[in-house]
Amino acid sequence: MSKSITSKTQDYSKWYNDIVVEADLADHSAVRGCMVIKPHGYAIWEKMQQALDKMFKDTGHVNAYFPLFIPKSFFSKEASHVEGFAKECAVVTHYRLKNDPNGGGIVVDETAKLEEELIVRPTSETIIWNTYKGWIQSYRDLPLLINQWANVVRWEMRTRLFLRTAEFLWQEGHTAHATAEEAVAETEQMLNVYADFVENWMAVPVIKGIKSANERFAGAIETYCIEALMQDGKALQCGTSHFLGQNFAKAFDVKFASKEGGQEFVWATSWGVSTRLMGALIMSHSDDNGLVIPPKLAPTQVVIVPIYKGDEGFKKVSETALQIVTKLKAKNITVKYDSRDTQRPGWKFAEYELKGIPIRVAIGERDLASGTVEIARRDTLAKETISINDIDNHIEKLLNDIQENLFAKALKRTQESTHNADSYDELKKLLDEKGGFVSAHWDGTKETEEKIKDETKATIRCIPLNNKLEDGKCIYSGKPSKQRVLFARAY
RNA sequence: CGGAGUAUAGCGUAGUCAGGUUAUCGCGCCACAUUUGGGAUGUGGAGGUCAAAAGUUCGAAUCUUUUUACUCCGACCA
Repeated sequence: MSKSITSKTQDYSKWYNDIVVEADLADHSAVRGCMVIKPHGYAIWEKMQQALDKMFKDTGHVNAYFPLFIPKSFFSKEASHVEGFAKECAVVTHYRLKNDPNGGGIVVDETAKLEEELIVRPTSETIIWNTYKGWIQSYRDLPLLINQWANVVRWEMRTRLFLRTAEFLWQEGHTAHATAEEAVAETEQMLNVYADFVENWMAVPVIKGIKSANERFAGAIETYCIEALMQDGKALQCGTSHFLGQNFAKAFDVKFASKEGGQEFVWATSWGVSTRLMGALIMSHSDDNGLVIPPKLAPTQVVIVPIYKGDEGFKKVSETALQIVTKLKAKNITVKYDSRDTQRPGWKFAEYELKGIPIRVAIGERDLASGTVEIARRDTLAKETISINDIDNHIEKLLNDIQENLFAKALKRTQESTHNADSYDELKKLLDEKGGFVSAHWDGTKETEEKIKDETKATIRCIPLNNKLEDGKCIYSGKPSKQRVLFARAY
């Protein structure tokens, strides 16, 4: 029985289990909530990685790798950080198994107990800052701009496929700076990198904002985030960038000699996105026919399906199809010619739609006679017949069109699902009837935020960065407020 | 951890209340034939410790008890 990601239009569990991931291991309690990412799903993740990695490097970052295990003592050095994560940590206590002396299977060897327990990283701030302490002595060592691609484990009470799995893949950037201004600039820069990626590669529009104190990362001074709206009207946090101040530097005693000769604590940031983005991709664009992948992230952008009768027909069609493959490859378009004779054309059409391949080309003997091919686009499911001569240019343009159309469609949906509320009743009514983002005045207190959350299940997603200031009254308490914030029910 | 539900072939299921031949049906899988422009059709075939254990009974998927797992809703979730 698979877990579901639901949308307005359908229950995605009907098909994503076949093509993207499965929760196979979920029937074993010890790996409950972990996902198996299948080749097609992983190929999409790899495309995301490549694009993000390039953006990180273009902004001066380098990759490194830190240990999976974190000694418990490291973990407890930053007070609010440990408080935030303590309840969801997997802990290694022993390092050996032995045969059960009472017969049967294998048991933990109690004599092999670790002196200090190891935490399976839920995030790597602590072990990284413990390492940075040895790497930073002078302002000449700064800034330190490092990213890590890794897996992390958070032992959530309740998991949800893609969105909150017990183990997930992500990248986490950890930077150290000489000044607060520089660290804040880095935090904002990386938020912009994320927004750029999610909007221009994933074709998912986002709202850039700042988290309320309540929703802030454990150990951060300020948490910046990007929030997107899914097809079912629920919000999804797609990425976060944290200004950590000097909290970790102080906890791990990371000081540097400044130009002026003094000893100062460094200023830090951390930022991350995860396989949750795959959930965002699915829930933003997919329809009842399956996945829809934006061309820039599609592992295969074009698939060619031959239609023929007999060996002779296959040879003739293949000859032309392979010419098209060559032309498209010359334009750096990824293309697959599916020449399998084990599946029928109709089966292939349905299969590639399920997988979200942006463009399908069908070519048969009928086309050979007329010098045409049939082209179908996944986003609109529209089909057209075009001349074979200009096919490479046509497809190149069509890929761009699809990318833009997906973003435009999602943007329109998000804008139409964003409303202002000027009273508490209006907020509740909008949440119940329309979902989406609701922009409303808030008095800035934790108490109000939590009461609204308890009563409506909606949280403050963010205080948008581009917010215009306006005087108003908090919809809950009636106290004065200077700006609206975004409320939504969220994943 | 609290509430509700579920467990039968790779997947989805009927049968359980009211015990009784060889456990139903669909998809998928295998073979052959005919097919191939939207998930083909026909014929034949393979695949099951009915979640586990104990009990009641001449006889248990079905009744009883215990256990386990999963799903949903809460709690939890920078």
